[in-house]
Amino acid sequence: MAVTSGTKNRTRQAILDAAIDLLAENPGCSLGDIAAAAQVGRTTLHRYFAERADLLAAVAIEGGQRLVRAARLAELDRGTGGEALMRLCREYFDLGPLLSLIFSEQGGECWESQDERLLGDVIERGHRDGSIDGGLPSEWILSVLWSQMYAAWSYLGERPDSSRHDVLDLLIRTLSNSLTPRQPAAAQPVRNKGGQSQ
Amino acid sequence: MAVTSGTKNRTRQAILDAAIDLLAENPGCSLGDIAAAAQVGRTTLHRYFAERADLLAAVAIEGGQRLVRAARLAELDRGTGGEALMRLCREYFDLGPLLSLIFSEQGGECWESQDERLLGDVIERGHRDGSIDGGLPSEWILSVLWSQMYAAWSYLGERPDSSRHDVLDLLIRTLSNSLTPRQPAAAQPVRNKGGQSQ
DNA sequence: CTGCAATGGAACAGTTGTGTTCCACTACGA
DNA sequence: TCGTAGTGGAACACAACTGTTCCATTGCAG
Repeated sequence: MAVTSGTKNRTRQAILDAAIDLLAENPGCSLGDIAAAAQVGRTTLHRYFAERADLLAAVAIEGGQRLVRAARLAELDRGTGGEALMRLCREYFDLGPLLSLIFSEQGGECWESQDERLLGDVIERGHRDGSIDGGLPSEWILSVLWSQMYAAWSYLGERPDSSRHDVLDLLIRTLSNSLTPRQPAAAQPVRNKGGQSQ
Repeated sequence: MAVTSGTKNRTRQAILDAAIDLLAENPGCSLGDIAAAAQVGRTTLHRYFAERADLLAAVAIEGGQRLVRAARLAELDRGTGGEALMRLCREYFDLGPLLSLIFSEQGGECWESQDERLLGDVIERGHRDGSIDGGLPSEWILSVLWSQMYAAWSYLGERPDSSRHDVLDLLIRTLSNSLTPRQPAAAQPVRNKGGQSQ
């Protein structure tokens, strides 16, 4: 099944992309706006997603898939927990407007289910290997992570002159500062790979 | 002027409070909802604020005043820039739902005008006295600040069992970690008052 | 060319929020 | 007791969005 024509797939994807873009900056935007942004008639949109709720559900699924893909790219198994988390941030940051969407409906349980557990494991690993401050509970770290990524994304959006790369650097720098234990206490066998690039 | 009866003032304030609460969790909520939350008839609400825009404007002004009050309580002149910033965070955190409101409309220029400049000065002071990482531009720090405070507030809201005090501690800890320069590099004539409290 | 898949537009009814008007009710001071 | 300030409720017209139906169109495959 699901062997719809190439045209249909393209139209569906265009609608989803537009929906993510518009819903990100205004969760209450009208279906007419989304259809227009997708360069598609409102009728066509309704043909693919009968009700608004159907579109939202599809967006949630699409978003979830992108999250999973990003997590895979981040190779969370490699290195310390802290390093893995920073790699994940880089990947997540590329999700762009989806960040706003996820962040604004953070209580929406849609995304969390799978990724929340995955991230929890990474953070716990970081706690054990000393790359993440043990005094910060994992849930709190998740909050910080998402809010910072959202902040970085909107920071970038408000400053067309600043480069994606520079903002990403600021994000990573600030985040790793937040999460790395302050004083090199006693426990870690702190090794070669320092936190900051360049 | 402005010597309206005590009743009127109380009603007006109840509406504003309810508006801040509801708009914080849903910027698109209806006037009927706000009126109900304020335990006031919709007619009465319209009597105080003819149009929705009028209510929003009043909320913005009220919010601005609370921000200014909080900034005054923080005694921004005292101590290093970093210390002053952390004190301000404590005060801002008490603003509660207003945080969500400000954060969600961050591009809304209403609040920024005065406070943005004030905070900019404090951060610059922190840059000079070495209590704030000079590699982080002031605008970026503002983004981080607001997003973290918002995250902390919603973190608290989602966990009725966690105490306001504990969350505030997490916030301060994470934030000061973010902003304090990492290695005592070489440049600063690092003075007596070290960055980390406790 | 014919036929079908995909689309866009127009029109419609239904819902929800808005802003307004009008009237009735309550409390309180003169 | 009366008058007034403050209020609440009902009703209305209006606007926007939604979901649906119907029909005309484009474009491509056979």
